[in-house]
Amino acid sequence: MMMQAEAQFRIGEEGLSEEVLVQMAESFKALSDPTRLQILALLFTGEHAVGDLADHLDVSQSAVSHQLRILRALDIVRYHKEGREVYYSLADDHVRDILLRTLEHILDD
Amino acid sequence: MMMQAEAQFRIGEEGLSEEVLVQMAESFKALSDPTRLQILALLFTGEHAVGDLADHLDVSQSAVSHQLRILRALDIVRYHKEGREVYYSLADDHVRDILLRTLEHILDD
DNA sequence: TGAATATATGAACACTTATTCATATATATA
DNA sequence: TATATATATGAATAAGTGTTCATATATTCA
Repeated sequence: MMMQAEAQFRIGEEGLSEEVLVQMAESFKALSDPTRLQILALLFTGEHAVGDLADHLDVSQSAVSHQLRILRALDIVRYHKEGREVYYSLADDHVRDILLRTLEHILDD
Repeated sequence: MMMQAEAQFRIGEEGLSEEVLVQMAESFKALSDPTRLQILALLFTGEHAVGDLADHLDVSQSAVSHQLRILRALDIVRYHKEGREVYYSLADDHVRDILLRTLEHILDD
């Protein structure tokens, strides 16, 4: 059975619309930084507050917030507030799948 | 059954090693440009020579070669020469999967 | 061999990005 | 209310990126 996405990939002589390609590029760009990937690796095991993330990384809390903003904008992470803390988690299973496939791709040497 | 990659994602308190995260980031970076994605969308339907790719894109042949070099370096595309033409194609199914998952992610709005 | 064609490469440049620092906003607590 | 804590934001800056232009390399064919 052909998935919707696979069907879409074949639409049109030039392939996907410029708009969709730009959106895909933006999503991949959001995953293309080691700091953001480290954040996602931490979130892979469950939700974490911003400060907790910052404690596990080598960058400032400010940098973590900036990166979370990027991940948020692309629906890669969700968040909810509890008191003055903000807990982040992975947005959906697509994100999990994409991370795992890419890890497999890396490990296949 | 837990995949190897999934198991790997949980290894260690800090998650994945810095080296693996950097490699993943490089792979995603290779996918994070509209021109390169358009190349991959064309290759999704089968192999294409460099000039053929350039004819379908809005950038110079030089730019296409530069981008193919990046995709080659990360094992995202394969190639073989036939006479003076060089035919490129997608390297493996991980690449197909990653592209499709991301497209699904985009289309889920 | 010489000309034409296909692809690759290096330099230069405009544009983008990840970080820190300083500070703002929001919430809890004494 | 005043203070402390958690997070977010804007400005500045150093480093990285995608493109074109010019040119090199490789292959075919007259």
